[in-house]
Amino acid sequence: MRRKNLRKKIIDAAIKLFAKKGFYETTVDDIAKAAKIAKGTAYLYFKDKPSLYISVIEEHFVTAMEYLQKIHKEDLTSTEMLQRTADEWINYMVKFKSSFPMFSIENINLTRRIMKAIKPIIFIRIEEMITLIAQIIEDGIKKKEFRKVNPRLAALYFLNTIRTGFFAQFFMPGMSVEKNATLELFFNGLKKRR
Amino acid sequence: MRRKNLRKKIIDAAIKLFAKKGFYETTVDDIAKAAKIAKGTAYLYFKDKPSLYISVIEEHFVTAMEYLQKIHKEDLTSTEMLQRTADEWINYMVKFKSSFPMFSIENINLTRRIMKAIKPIIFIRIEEMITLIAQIIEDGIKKKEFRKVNPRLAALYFLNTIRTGFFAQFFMPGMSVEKNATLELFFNGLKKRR
Amino acid sequence: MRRKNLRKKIIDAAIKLFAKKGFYETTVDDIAKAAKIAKGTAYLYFKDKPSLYISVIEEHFVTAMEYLQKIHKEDLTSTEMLQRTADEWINYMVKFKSSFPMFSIENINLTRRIMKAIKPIIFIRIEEMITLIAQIIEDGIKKKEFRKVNPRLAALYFLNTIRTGFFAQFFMPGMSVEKNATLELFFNGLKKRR
Amino acid sequence: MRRKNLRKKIIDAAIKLFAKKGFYETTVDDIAKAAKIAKGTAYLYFKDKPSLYISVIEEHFVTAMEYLQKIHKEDLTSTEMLQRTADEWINYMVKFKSSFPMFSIENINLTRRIMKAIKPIIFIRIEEMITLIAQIIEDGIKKKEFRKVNPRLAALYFLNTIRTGFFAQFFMPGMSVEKNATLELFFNGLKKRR
DNA sequence: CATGAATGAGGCTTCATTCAT
DNA sequence: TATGAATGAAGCCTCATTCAT
Repeated sequence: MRRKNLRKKIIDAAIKLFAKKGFYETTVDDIAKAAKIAKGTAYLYFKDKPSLYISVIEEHFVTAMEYLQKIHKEDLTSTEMLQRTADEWINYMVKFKSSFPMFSIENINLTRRIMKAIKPIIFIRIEEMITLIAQIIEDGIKKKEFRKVNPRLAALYFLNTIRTGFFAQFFMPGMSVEKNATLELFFNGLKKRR
Repeated sequence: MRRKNLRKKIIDAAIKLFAKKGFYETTVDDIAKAAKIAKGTAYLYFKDKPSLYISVIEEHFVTAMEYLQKIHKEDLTSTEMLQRTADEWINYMVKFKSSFPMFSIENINLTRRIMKAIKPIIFIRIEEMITLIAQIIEDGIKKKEFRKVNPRLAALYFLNTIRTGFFAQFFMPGMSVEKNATLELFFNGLKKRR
Repeated sequence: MRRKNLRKKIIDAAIKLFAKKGFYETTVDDIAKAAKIAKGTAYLYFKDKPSLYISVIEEHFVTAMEYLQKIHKEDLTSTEMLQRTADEWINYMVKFKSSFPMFSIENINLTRRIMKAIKPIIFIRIEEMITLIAQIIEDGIKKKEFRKVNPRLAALYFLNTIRTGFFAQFFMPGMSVEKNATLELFFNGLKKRR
Repeated sequence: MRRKNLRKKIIDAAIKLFAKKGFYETTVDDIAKAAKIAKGTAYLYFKDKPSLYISVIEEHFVTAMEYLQKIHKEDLTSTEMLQRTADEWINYMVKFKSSFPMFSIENINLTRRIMKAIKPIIFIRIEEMITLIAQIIEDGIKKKEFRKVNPRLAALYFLNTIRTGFFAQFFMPGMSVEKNATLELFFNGLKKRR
């Protein structure tokens, strides 16, 4: 091994590019250049371009899950947990200028050989995330913090809430929106009570 | 009028393919075959592939806006209006097995020559939709149906709620989720009151 | 169809190159240049490089079989028929500076995806040729021109004899060998009679 | 001596692979793996892949020539000598499932950098073999065992006879052909005497 | 207007060869 | 010596776009 952690270097370069330009607009050459390796080197670490893409996504999810699990262990109310999760996550996405891992959901109805390999992996990962968040919500219901709702549906909804928070940057001129306005909607709903 | 017909035929064929396979996996050849025209003909009606894609999205948005405006004119409470909108929309997306127009938002941070052309157009259209929905929400606030929130943010949030409803199909085993469970969350929030 | 018989033009260019340099050393680009077409054009007529190669071989065999069948119909003794066949064939090979179709036999124990497609086709063709020649030999046996031998084996042997005649050019300095010396050996054997 | 060992190990691995898959389908990596050495090591013993290939062929020829010379020294009639030679050789080829050294002749009209290096070496070796066999034949002629024929041509023809024997395996269904049927044809020819 | 054959730039991948350890 | 990670040239193939008919 002449250079070390080349795998990581490649993934790091690839994350940025895939996040910025997507699968098709990112060439293996781009990645190689960004990672300062020769094109062929990428193929020592990854079977092909889709495999590299999958690895990148996996990396993203692993990082995300670590966040979640860490928060999960802290001594917080369920509300605070979701709050913290959303905060960290949005920061992360803003840092990468990409809601990359969320995006992956969209690939759901892409077809053909390439995406077929990617789909099952993403599914599993999103399932994991949903399950973890659903647990937080279930706890919240037990503790009477939350209403009685379908926890898995609420979890999925939560993920989309985060996404909305991210997109708000683009569509709310001036970004005057207080960071937690979206989450406030998530917690309290649109309707006036009573 | 011959002209109009062919243009429509191409767009109709393209909508299905783009919705199913996305921009990159759909070839101009595919579209031409599906529309039963010669490949070259597509270039008589659209400058290039991105232009065709944009036109397809435009078509989608126009259709969507027509829905919205029709609903807007009906004599309904604001809540009912949003309800109706969500219903119709989800039906539409399920029919196409694609949340295509929503998806386009994700392209936000795709770059390079191709997407650069698409971005501003989508922005404008999404702006239009947000504005229209924000109006409904603003009315609702005035009528004390809704709490005092940022109407534009709530509108963006509403769009994402619809999206969640669509994705719930994939992640809620058995699809036992009542159709409006997501919307219920949107209206009433997660938290227990008082 | 802007240009006509492009398929033939490609095959003609490919025959020369494959015959001269073999499958691997001949690039699709070489062929395209020789045929004065764009690289991509070759793929309009042939699925991939192996397919093109197969077509080239087929072409060769078809030509060869036509020779054989024409001769077969003439009013000649069996000996004359074989003589004529050998003559024409060697001329043909010399013209192409290649014993290409014969060569193909050697591919018999090449493996891997590419050659696996080629093998069965060559087998069938060689079988056809052997069958036709075996018939001539069988007739010759009936007419007491030839000894009682296994006709199919003799046919295969005949093919190899032609090959020898061709190679003699390279190994017999001065090419002083009378053209039919090899065939004479084939007919009369090495051994002194009685 | 370590040196000698490794060199031999590489050649032994390479013979099998080249014989089975040919020059292009065999990668240096394949060979290294089969020889249980590092890829780079191969380059300590052989300048490049063609050089290795040449060495492999040389090895083949040397082995073959040793056979021949041993037989040549035995006290046999010329007919028996050729018989023995053919027997041993076909066994050898069957063992390797390849008429590898013979095949090399075909490369005659392969060109380009790689084959240009191989050609002259094969030529010389085949020349040697032809010369040795031609001598046997010349002796046979002197001893009135054989007819008066061009000994070198007969020798080349003999090599091809062996080849035919090898190919008979593939084209003679059931392989019922007695092993020496081909040789019988070589000795006695196709034609009926008188 | 409509066609579809032809083009060729550009992407992915392989693999012989090098070279720091 | 021996290693095997790294290199990058070169090949195959796809597909958006053009243009003669």
